[in-house]
Amino acid sequence: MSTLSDARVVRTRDALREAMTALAAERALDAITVRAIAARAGVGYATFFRHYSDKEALLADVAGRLIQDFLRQVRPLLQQSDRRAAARSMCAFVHDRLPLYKALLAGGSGETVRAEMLRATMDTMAMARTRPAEGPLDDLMLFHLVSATLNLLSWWLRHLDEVDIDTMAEMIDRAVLTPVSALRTRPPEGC
Amino acid sequence: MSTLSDARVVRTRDALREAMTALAAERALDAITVRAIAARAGVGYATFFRHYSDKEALLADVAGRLIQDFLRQVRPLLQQSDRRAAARSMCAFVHDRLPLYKALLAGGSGETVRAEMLRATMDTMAMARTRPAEGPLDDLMLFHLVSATLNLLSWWLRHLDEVDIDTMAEMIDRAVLTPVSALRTRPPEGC
Amino acid sequence: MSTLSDARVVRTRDALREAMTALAAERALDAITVRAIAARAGVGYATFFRHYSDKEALLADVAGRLIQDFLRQVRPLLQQSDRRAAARSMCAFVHDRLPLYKALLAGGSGETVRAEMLRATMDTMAMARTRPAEGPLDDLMLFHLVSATLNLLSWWLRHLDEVDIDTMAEMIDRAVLTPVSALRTRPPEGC
Amino acid sequence: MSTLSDARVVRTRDALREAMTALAAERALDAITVRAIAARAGVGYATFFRHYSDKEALLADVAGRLIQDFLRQVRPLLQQSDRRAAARSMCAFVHDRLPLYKALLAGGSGETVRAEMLRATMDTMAMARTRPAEGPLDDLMLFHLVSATLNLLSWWLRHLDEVDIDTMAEMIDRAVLTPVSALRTRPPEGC
DNA sequence: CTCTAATCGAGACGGTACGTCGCGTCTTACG
DNA sequence: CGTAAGACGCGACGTACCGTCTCGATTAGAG
Repeated sequence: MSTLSDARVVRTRDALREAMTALAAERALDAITVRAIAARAGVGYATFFRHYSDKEALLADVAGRLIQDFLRQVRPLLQQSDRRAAARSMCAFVHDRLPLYKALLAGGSGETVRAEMLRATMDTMAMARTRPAEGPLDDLMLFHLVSATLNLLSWWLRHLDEVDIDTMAEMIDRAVLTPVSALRTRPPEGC
Repeated sequence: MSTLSDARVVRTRDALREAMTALAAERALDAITVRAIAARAGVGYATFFRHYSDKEALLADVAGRLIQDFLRQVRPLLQQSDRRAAARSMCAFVHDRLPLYKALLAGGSGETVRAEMLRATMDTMAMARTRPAEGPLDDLMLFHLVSATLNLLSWWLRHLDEVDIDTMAEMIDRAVLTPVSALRTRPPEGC
Repeated sequence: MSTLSDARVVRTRDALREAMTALAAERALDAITVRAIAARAGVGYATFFRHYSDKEALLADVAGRLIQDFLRQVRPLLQQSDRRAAARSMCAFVHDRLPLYKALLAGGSGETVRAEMLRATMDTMAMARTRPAEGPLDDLMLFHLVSATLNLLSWWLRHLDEVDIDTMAEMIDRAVLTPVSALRTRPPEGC
Repeated sequence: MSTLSDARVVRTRDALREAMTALAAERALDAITVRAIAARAGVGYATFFRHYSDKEALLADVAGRLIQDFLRQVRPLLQQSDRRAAARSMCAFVHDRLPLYKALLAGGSGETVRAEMLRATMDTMAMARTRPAEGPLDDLMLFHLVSATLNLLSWWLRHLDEVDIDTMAEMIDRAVLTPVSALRTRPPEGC
């Protein structure tokens, strides 16, 4: 832990995270070399490995911070009954952090980050359920809710100049949140 | 053209495609080596490159055939008004070709195939539109329609023993098709 | 073995051996990098490892060939009773292959080659003994005979312009061969 | 100068020298890492460099002390006419400091130390010559005298339990000292 | 017996070489 | 004489060690 308070360590890790964010916006994860990250961060090649075992680990760190931040914000919204307002808040939250989210969700490595975000968000929401899952359909709906929402957000991040926040929130609400809510109230009899 | 009718060429390409399908079910595309493909296909290493420029090209070929087949089936369904029946037909179609779809959509390389499938399907459906796109929201809804449907299908392929065809079709209908249809009828005023 | 007859393999290995010989003449083995060897041989870096596991292995190969050649020549000389002639023949043999011997015995990596040559020559001569070793002194004398001879030869290779073959042969005879012979005839009583 | 009397400095250097001696007994110099030396000495890594510029410098220091000590003892012996007694004294001297000499001359890094010892001893003896060198053969004989003696000593240090001091002294006398002396009295006419 | 400056440990850092692996090209030996 | 086998150049990987450096925390010895 002395290591975490060392100014050099902090500086290096920040530089690496920032470099990764920049590169992730440009290209897919496997087109990003550790050498490129180190160069971009202005850091020695071997130094990279003193902080992260992989570029995957670095991206996981970067994405993890994003996701934690996101979940802290989004989780309370889910409990509230006004879905439209929840969608609006979420969009606004993302909009306030545009550069970061654009880089990580809509950039070249978005696929990877989105997958991790899907996993983490599903975990969080599964644990936040008021009642335990009653069957596979609960899982399916949760999966659909989260993945569709994330997909819509990523799409939006790639088309920011075409759709404004309110429209986007309405779309998310009407295309995902409300239908899922309806399904939850009156699930199919099968299964 | 002599090349395409040459029995050896046909045999080799079939073997390569099958090997790729098998490997794609097991791991992500960048964890698949050309050597592994060639070995699995029982073909010389250099021979691979006489038929495909990369492993990406091979996967594109494999996925392309799947997608063409899929689109040929699914496209007519979209015009019909009975969405539930359309969803049912689509699920049945996939269910009839389980091994292939499980490998390519739900396997380790599913991400890659899904992305390509999303792109191709969106192209096809955009061209099949009765009226031209009237704004970014049409694109957004198309994107949501296709990506959410594919996501639900992939989820299903990973949970086949938990959810039957009819339930799945109902879910797709109620979670995606019908909401999108409603949105199309009464789009948001914004934008 | 198909690999050994492949023209490319032969060419590459020859180039590597020659590069190693050249570099061994210039500097000590641990100041020689595999990269330098590969560059000098006009060969890709990774290619080196397709033929030798180490630079040590390469030097061992190079030295091994030299030593085998040397022993084939020198071994018969040892049986003969005319020590002066034997020394003369040995010096002449080395003199006929000056560039190679100078590089490997008197060059920067001479230490390494000499050690290997000492080992191999002692093994050969131990097996060629007319009677088995009768005690540690036999080993000691053999060690002295071989190491002193090799040392004198290496010295000579570094001072070729100062001492001619005949003088050198006389020195080896009078400083090493004859004294050892005398010791063998009348060993110390101790031990 | 304050630096040399500082108790910590003295302690650290002693520890480093001892660590180097111990490691030199075990493996070759280039298999010894500075980190290993520091760890063995119970000293911080960077501290090493505050006292020696490299591991070579440390070994040079360690070996230098050994050599100075050795030469102080051996040099007077060379003047005396009783060669057997001189050899006996030298062996006894080494035998009295067995652990140190075994580590440095017969250990894994013996090669390096021997080379330095050869150089230093030759220098000393060249300067101690009663008459100046009269030709290359004087150099050659000096080289042979010193290197062969050192080689025999190293051999002995690896076979201490097989050969006693007196026998060893006799061997050195009869195999090296006396033949060289004879050569000096009646050199070859050549050259 | 304190104060102050040097020395210490710990270890991060930029480099560089290592040996491995996969790519895509190009040569070769064999059937 | 065409094709499979596989050698090759390339370049990224992750590891190890080098020698420099920046930290605080002792700690010795001068005042």
